[in-house]
Amino acid sequence: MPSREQELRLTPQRAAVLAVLRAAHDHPTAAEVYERVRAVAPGIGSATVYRSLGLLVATGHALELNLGAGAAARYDANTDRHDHAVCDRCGRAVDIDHPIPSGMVAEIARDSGFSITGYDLQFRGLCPECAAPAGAVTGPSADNGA
Amino acid sequence: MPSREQELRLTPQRAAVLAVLRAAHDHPTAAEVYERVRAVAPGIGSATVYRSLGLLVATGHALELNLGAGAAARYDANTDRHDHAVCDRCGRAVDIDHPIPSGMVAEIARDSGFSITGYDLQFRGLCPECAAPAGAVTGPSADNGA
DNA sequence: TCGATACTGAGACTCGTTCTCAGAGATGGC
DNA sequence: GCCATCTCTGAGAACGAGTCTCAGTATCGA
Repeated sequence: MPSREQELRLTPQRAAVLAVLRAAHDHPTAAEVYERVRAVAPGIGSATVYRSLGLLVATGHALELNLGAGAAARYDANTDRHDHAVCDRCGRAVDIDHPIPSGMVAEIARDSGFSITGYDLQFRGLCPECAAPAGAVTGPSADNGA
Repeated sequence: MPSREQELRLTPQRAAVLAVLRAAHDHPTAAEVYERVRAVAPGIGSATVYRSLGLLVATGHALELNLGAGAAARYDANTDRHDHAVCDRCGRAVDIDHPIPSGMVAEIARDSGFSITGYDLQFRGLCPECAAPAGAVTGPSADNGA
């Protein structure tokens, strides 16, 4: 990522935020990133963490996810194009690597008139751990996700 | 929707909220719904509007959309399964009626182990009005929407 | 070295939303 | 019809997430 790095000065604080993000595989919220960064750099302020996260997202070093209305934004250092499945019960989010067919995107762009530059796709349901005791139905109904 | 209506008492305030939502085709935020409802029922409080919106969503009379992290929740009286395309510039959201193939959902459920009950799909880009002057590229790259 | 610029932490602030509480109105049993 | 109970309401306080402001500090380039 050297071509993108020139856009921001890599201060110790920003490096710490990026390191925390890269070490995390659980899509932490900004508050969680703040907590973890404080363990490494105790003097850091929340504004700095928010600013750094914003910068990392803007420069393509991280992705910002919003998993559900009202929920805090979550961050992901995996910047490759991917989607997420979010557990309705425990809130856990896992990565999904199943891009939707580009032909479908083109069709939607044509029908809506939008110049589509990307999309956010989130599957909702129960993770294997939460589904197991209740014996939830596995059949995908894909109903009413809009 | 009589089968669902029995779950909530249809007070004048709730009826006003539902009427505003049904009359709107622009996916208003809670604050916008509040403003419009006040034009009809001036004495109504914001807590009542938020409560009513929550109830309407819970009973399936409305859908809650979160179009982008940090943005206020938006509401939609069209409860049929559909997705949205959101303009990055003006924030306008339009309905998209292009469900993703159920085979793909089944495949993702199998691969991830999740019991998938639904999904949220949002396309991002520029609406025809915003794209026109700038002459934006129409080719869908579908990059990095996660 | 020095001035300009970028960055920092602290904390006040905004915004969207939820919670609390007392009062009002609806409901149901008698 | 009366009354106890329940549900709903409006007002406003409180909350969490995120942003803004500001003065101090670090870094960069000349």
